[in-house]
Amino acid sequence: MSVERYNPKEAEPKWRQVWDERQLFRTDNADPRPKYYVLEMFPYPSGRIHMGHVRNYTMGDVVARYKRAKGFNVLHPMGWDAFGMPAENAAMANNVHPREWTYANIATMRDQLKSMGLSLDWSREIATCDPAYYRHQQRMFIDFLKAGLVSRKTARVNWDPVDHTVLANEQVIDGRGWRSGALVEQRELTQWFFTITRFAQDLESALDGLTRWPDKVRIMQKNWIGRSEGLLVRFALEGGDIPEVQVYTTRPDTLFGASFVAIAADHPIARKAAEGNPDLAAFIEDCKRTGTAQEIIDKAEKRGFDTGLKAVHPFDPNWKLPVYVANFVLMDYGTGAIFGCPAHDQRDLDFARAYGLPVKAVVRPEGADDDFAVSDTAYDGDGRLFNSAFLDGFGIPEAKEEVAKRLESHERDGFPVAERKVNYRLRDWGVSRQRYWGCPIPIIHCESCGVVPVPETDLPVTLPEDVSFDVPGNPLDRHPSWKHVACPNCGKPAVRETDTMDTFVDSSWYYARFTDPFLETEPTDRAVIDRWLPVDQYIGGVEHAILHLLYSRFFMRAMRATGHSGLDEPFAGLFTQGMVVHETYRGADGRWLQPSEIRISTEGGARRAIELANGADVEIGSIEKMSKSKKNTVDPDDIIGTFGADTARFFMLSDSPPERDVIWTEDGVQSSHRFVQRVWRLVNEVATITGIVKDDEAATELDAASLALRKAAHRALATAGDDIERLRFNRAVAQLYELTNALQAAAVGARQAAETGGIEDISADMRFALYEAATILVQLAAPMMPHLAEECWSVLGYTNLVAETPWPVADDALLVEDEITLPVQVNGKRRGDVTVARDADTTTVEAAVLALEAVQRAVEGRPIKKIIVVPQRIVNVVA
RNA sequence: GCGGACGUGGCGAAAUCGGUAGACGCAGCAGACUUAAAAUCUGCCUCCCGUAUGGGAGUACGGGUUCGAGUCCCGUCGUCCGCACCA
Repeated sequence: MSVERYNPKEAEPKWRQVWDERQLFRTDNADPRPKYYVLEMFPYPSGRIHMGHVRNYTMGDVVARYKRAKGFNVLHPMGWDAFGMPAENAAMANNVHPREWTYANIATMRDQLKSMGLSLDWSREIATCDPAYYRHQQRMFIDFLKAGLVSRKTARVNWDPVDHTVLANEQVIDGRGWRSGALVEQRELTQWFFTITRFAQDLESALDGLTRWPDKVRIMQKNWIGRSEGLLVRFALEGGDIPEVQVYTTRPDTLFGASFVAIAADHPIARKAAEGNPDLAAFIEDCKRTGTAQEIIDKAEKRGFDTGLKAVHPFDPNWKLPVYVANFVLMDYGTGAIFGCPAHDQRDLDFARAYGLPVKAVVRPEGADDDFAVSDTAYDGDGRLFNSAFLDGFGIPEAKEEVAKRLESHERDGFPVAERKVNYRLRDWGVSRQRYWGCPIPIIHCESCGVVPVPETDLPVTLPEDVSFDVPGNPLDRHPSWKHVACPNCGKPAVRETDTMDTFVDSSWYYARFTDPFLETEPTDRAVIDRWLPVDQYIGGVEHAILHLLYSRFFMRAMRATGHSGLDEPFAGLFTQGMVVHETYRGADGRWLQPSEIRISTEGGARRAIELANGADVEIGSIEKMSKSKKNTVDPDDIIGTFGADTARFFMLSDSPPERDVIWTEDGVQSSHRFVQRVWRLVNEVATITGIVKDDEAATELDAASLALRKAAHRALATAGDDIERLRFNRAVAQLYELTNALQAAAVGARQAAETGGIEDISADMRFALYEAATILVQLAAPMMPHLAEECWSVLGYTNLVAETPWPVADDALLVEDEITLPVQVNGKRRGDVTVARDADTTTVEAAVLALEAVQRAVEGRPIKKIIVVPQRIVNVVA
């Protein structure tokens, strides 16, 4: 008997249509069952999906299908992060409107995603570039503004003078714009900011409660927020008309090691001091020109310029410190001024050595003597204070406390000399972008009324269609009519804000909108959002560990503050999946070659590649992230077209743990496809042998072989369920293989036994066990290979869909063995094993162990010191 | 520089309460079926000695704790990731 090969090209569209017709994945907000919200990071519509998407969405879909089978009301939506630069770049390059380009890409990618058989509720699809979406974003912007969560201030930005646009730090490469190649300038621009710093403390503290987030991500966020506890100290100034400078320090204990004060180049005192000092002014200009590019900062020498001002030491009016303008002091952290303690800070030490300033150690490690000094490495370790007057002998924390206490209670001009201050590295989130393809900032600038929010009834502020991209700059700004409006307040002519929002804003609340995307009047329905959120399982790339996730956490809090949500945290569970990587190939002339352009053979154990076009040798290079530039990409369409979606999905789950990179290989895909075909053959074989077996045909006393198969099936069921629950898909896959191996062996055995008398000779026991095991196999496979599972399900005679069938329950009685085999060690080396009853007592086990010939041999007649019996685990004989 | 993760067969990996190292898969080898090939099925597959029963070594390296260590502790080396003049 033989069965035709499984044909995914026929079967897959068929089942997708059935799911569609029955609206199986449509989610009802009124469904009373416990909710489960699983979400994968939505894609940017770049044109086509890539293997990274396939991996990401497959993982989410396994969870969604599994939870659905477990009886949850599952929300599993999809949308498009549809605003952004690439659409404008395409517009410039191909003279196509960003909207057309974007929606064409969405259409293509939607079809591609649908061909994967994802169990998504497509009725909730949203695109962030749709006014139906961004009108709510504009509404919230205004609400945030009224709640004091939005501010407008000047900030220094990277300005590309050719493209007329602001660049993010990562878009500045070697001091030049990534697109134009022009030298980037630092410009002061008035920008809109979300005051994320308002929540800095809460964003940090709440990380501890995100127990289902990877530690790695929590640590990264914590470092990004960068909380530090320190002291603001006022130093009186002499030698000019500026009375004092305030510095921020986290090491007030080292105050007696101070040897200078340094201020940032754009510090107001520096500007003031430069007024009568052209050399200083020139130095300051020079500092500002130094790029923000990482490399430049890394290599920059510590440089400074003595202002001539003297700072008075807070504990000694006779001790005067020189005040420098220094290139390594940042204006936007702390107060933009520091006191330098060279002995205990490497930067200060480098600076002191360059300018011949004193280096006085005031903290020494435990046990060091009075000569303790620092040469070219600052000492920032633990220790005790010395050379420090009243602090001598103090530990660092006590010294900090003592300094704070003294300076706090000491007043000058009616104010305390110092004040405790918690500082954060986190900055407010600048959201202004001088671009067209983004959400318009709903603000009108009026000469009389100032900044006026667009009235709610006038929302959305939509983008004009008639724009051109043939000249650099923001099309909104140069549009002939769009920005000119009457002031909503006084009716006089006014202009719209022409900046649009950072696209990170769009993606900071899409997960919230998914809970009720049909609601037109409000961004969210409180009754609905508060029930669906937080997202139970969020899955995406680790590259969003900081910005996207932090912005989303901010947004939830801001939405709560403005009544749009009742929660603080958007994502209860987070999983960051690894990348899809692939070998690289290069021809003799160094050209990158696509996997499809070469053939690999194995000769004498060594792999060798040749170029198909000319038979020339090809160098097999390192394994790297799939990228167009290295041509090591594989198109999901090709794979799905050749092998079907189930094969692609299954391969994405196999082998590598999901958080790690997975190497795409042709052999691996073949292997997955073989498994698809094997399951198909096996299920058909079993169906032929057993026919439909009803549950109540279960025998109470099974023969040994049938019982063993049942046990294997239920063990696989219990383990694989647990694996999926914990997102350990590679282990769940292994369970599937094991069950398939066991079922196949049993089926082959049964058929051989029956060969003499015919299929009807197979015992009822075995028929039952085979049918049950096949049923479980199909159900376990269903979340991973949903189309194949439906096809197999109907072969087994079920008339419903496996996608709407509850997850099977493992029979606990089948998970325990009556007899267990314990490994036996002698002095820690394994010498054999012993099989005993599961509940055998220690004495029985010991006797059985000592009777073993292998144990006797290994003991070699030595006296037995003790026997360690670890129940259910191991026995160790110590001799 | 700071912070974090990780080093297991030819390869991807299992073994996460300290208890049989290498489940499962890939590649490879041998065999069955076939005129032949593909597909499929069966067996072998960490290394060394041995025909074999068996023995020895083995989880980056060096120490330690323990009856017992891939797992815990100390040190070294290596790889990867994040942050980076944040006072």
